[in-house]
Amino acid sequence: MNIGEAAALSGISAKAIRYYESIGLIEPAPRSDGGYRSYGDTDVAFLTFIRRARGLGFSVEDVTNLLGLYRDRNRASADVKAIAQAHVAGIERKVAELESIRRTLTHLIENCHGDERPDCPILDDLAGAATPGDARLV
Amino acid sequence: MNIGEAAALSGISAKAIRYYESIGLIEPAPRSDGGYRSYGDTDVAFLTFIRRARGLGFSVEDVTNLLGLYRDRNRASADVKAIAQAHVAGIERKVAELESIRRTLTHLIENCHGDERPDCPILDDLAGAATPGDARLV
DNA sequence: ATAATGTTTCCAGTTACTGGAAGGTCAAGG
DNA sequence: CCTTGACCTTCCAGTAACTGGAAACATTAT
Repeated sequence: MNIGEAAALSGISAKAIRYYESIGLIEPAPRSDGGYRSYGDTDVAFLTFIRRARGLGFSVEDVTNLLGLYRDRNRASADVKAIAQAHVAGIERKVAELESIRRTLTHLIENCHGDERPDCPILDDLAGAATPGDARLV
Repeated sequence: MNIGEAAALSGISAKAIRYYESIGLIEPAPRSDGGYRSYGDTDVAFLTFIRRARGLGFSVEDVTNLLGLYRDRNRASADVKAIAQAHVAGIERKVAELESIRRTLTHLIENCHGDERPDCPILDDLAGAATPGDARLV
């Protein structure tokens, strides 16, 4: 099948498939007489694997390693697990950071009139001024 | 003062200050005879505002708008609040997405032996196979 | 034959900067 | 006066992971 069909079946755009080939994430596809890339079911399976891994937020570098393990019949599941655990740790750091920001902003928003008047604790905080009667939020 | 001192006082790198000038986030600084950018306390205050806004995850585009409101004595606090609320909404979407991924991965990790054996529910899931005795996790 | 669709490669743009190169400026020391 | 070193200047590249678009070729349908 051509790249368009492989794209539709795998859920990865044709552009992205070419990109993955260009960076070496997938093998260069064999070409037809006219120069079109040609894919089989196995290729679609790999592409689907990639889509799902990317959908879980794994970096392309992680996916490279996961694909390597997927192909390796002698892999140790410990190696897969380690990649996933490191990824989860990164996600947890990110969530903690976002939650901290969310709490700060939510607090500032609650104290902002949100009307036509100009005074605003959000701007006060950004400007570095202490919100009156309130500990500095950072 | 020169850019280095403004950078140290504001907590923004000299590189970033030049970048902010290049994209129009801040006004071009006046130059000394030798061509050095020259900053005053007001400039440092603006830079500090930018650093704090960026630290709360506001995009540079948001910061442009926040700075505009900060400068505008006739602003409506409602406009500031709206920007902050939209940002919080985006953060909440992101957190929800990350939490969903975290739950999926944590579940898969718990069911992975993590030893020298090759079978691994994480790879099974990525490959699209149902984890034995377990509903498909996505 | 021609039109429509699919595919090819290549370049640019996205976000928000950072790193580095090549070269000018400035203050202090010899 | 000259040099050294710290600081500054501009400009180009690179980052992550693609997407959009242009120009041209291939294939299929009418």
